Amino acid sequence: MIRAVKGTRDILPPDSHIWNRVEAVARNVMHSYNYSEVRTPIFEETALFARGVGEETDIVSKEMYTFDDKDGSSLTLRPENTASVIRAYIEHRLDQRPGLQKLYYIGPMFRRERPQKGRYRQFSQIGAEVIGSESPAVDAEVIEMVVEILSRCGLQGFHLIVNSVGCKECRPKFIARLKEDLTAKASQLCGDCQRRSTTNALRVLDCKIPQDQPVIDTLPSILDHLCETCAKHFSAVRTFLDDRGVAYEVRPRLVRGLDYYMRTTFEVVHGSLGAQNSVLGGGRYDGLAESLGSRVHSPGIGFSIGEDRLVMSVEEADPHANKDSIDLYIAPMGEAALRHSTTLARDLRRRGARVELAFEGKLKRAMELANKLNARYTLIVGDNEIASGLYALKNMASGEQENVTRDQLAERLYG
RNA sequence: GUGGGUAUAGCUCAGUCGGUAGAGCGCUGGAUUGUGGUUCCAGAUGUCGAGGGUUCAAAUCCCUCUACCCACCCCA
Repeated sequence: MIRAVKGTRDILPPDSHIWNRVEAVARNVMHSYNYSEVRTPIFEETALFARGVGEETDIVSKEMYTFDDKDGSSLTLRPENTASVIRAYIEHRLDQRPGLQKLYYIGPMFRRERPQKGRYRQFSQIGAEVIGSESPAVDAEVIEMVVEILSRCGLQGFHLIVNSVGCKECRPKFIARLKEDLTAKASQLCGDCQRRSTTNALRVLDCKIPQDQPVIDTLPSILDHLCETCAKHFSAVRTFLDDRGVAYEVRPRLVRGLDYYMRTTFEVVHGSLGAQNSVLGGGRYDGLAESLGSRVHSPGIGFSIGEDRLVMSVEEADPHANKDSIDLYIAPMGEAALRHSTTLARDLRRRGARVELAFEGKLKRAMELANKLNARYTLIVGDNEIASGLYALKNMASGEQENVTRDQLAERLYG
């Protein structure tokens, strides 16, 4: 048997309905904030991600699906979409268009990791980018919007965390300072942290081992080491979030893994997700466009929601969210009735009803199926009905049946 | 890449001391030739993950492999 490859999966009905609903909510909310959809290719030149995401990140150094094209060029299945969106922004000179560029995307990303709960090799992200402003007011609006998407999906009990990771000026100074501290204290930390002390000092701050916390608490906080510009920016972001009534926690230890993040970073966690408890992550990336070759300064901020994880959480919040139903099940009795019913079904469908037509089988069988398909009504069409013009319409919930004309039928369905 | 767990019907799982395969749900048919849900009756579906070994006999014991799940790392 050929199976879906490791880390990929089929989204079947009725689960696919939740996916559709989540996507519809996201599109609606983003539309109301005046975002427009951008669709970039699933694969790009490998160099785009190497330069955009960062050579030293785990994503680039060990998780990319990279292959050689027949002409020898190196291509990569996108592991994330911000670099692609910025590439498109530069390539098509979107900086020349009026106003901010507010773009969103929904689609699959690819990372070759060991799969586990909430982590797949092909996974879907719902993301958005605002390019063309450094204003902290933009940061606040982006964060407000993403929280709105989660709320409108019916998600409850999620937790927003924000931080500032500084800029090219203040972050390296902070990391140097942190490493200094760590060389003295590393021996008191867990094995992982001792290793991180040299390879990825910031991650030590994010360690979850309880025994390490007392030591970690003594380490310096990046928020105390921001340069003046970054500190002012972060303070303004917080003020704007407060104005908007968005609840958040400032967590100086929040570390994001992608190289391009600077200043504002944020994350939303949810308890239902297992070890991968992050349902979305985002942040500001003011230097990214230039590092990808833009001749104009194009600061930006964006986020991406892990759609698989969001769906998982939404399902948990409302296990019946994926229940499907149809408006009308038509059960024709015999050949003439079937022919009569096909045009009837077509007319009802044209007016928007969700209609299923039984092509064969006995009436009893049709009634059973109507019930299993969760039909609101079943319509029985036989010789009597065709002759009289009165159809037998059964309300499946109440069990009541009445004889109706075509117009009355439409009234029941649409009224 | 490293650990741990699991693998028996479409799904969720039981299967004792090694004795040749079970339940619930679902599916199909019937009780009811034009009426679903509840009920009753009947039925179908298994490479017991794969391969090898021990044995008169293996779902069960041993070895190897594979797949999936969870976790580490890291991230959405």
